[in-house]
Amino acid sequence: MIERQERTKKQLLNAAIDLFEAVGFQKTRISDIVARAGVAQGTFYLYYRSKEEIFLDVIKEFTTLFASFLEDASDLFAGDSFDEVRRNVLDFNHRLIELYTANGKTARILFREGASQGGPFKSVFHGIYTQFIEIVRNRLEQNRATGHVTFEDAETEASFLIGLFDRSLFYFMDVKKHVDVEALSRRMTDFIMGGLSKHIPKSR
Amino acid sequence: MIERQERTKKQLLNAAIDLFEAVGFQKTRISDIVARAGVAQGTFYLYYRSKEEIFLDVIKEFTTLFASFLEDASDLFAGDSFDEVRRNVLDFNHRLIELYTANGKTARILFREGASQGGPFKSVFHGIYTQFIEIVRNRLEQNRATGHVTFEDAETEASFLIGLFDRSLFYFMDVKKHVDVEALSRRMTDFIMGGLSKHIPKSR
DNA sequence: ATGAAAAATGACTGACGCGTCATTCATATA
DNA sequence: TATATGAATGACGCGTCAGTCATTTTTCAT
Repeated sequence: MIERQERTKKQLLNAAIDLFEAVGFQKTRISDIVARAGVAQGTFYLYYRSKEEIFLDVIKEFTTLFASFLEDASDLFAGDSFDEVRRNVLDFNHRLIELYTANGKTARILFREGASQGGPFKSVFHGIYTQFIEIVRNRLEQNRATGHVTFEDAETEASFLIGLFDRSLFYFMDVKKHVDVEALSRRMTDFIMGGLSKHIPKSR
Repeated sequence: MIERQERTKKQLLNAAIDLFEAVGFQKTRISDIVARAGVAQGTFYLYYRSKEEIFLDVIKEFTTLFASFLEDASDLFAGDSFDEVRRNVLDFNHRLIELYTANGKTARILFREGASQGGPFKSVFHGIYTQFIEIVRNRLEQNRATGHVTFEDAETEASFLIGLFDRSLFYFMDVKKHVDVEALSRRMTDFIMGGLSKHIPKSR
């Protein structure tokens, strides 16, 4: 019965997601996963060889989506006018926030565990992190000539941006328990385009 | 001999700092700490009751310094002119970066472990994190009337700022292995005051 | 020099959690 | 109803590591 296998595997995966998110990778025991999935200890090993392996399965979907999101970001900072540049930044922010919120648990698992030192996912996290920096840096440099954005060294500004995205999203998801996608993407855009200055026109 | 005790305790503490920073709290075993400190297993328990206890000792100095730094930040965003506001922001950034770099290892330990889910320090981290947000939010609101900074809701902008500080500092400390305090504080200030816009005058 | 107090030692213990495997159970097919 | 298949079970073995404690070493006052 192939459907039974699929059901069991999904139960294990969902249990792992819940537990990794709630108590973290390190503290989650295989015995916790199987207990929550409602299967026996041995059953786990019919589907995964280790905790590391189920972790990689947990984050696989999100990392794939994230990678293709980055590949889609060719318009970031592009535009013939300040307004067009801003619209593209807004669009980027909006899609990024939607991606995060639509995958809240796995996004949190990946970024939380990736930042810390213990896990087996250090390299996975590092990979997508540097990919992000690289894309932002690249888009900044590509569009420097338009004169609508200015910066000294794109890598530094890219690190500012990723920090801004990352921490503020988790602040709203973790502390506020709710993200208003429209409002947050608009205000991120305003901040990126003009900082705290009142001299730059705001969106809308 | 009181000095011998002090020396032993310092050896344990330094070993713990090195190991927490290099491999993380979870992966560090007490046996590793005592091996690196050059003392026996039992000696550890003469000074600390658990790994949690030595961790709290490791981060104590930095958290104390951080708390008093925040209490000193009364000038943040204050000023009668755009330039004065900017100078105060620059000063804040400069001091913050110096604090981080002067306490590189413990700062990294605290922020890395604090963000992840496993540790016993979740509450310590959460405490200083919310304190930071609160100070920035408060300073923004206090100085809204000057008209030199503008924002919708100070808490959101505060979360942008802490993200910007946090991730970019660790990017330079971890990836670049070096932080140019002058340059980074100046560019952070530029970004905070004017984003990527070319319309806002830059520092210096 | 001496011995009592303090400090350090490291072998030992027990708990815990991963992964295995001999066995049971459910379902499909004859 | 009987048989075959393979999914699921859960007790157990084994390694790891935190924490203990009887013993040894060091310190220092007399």
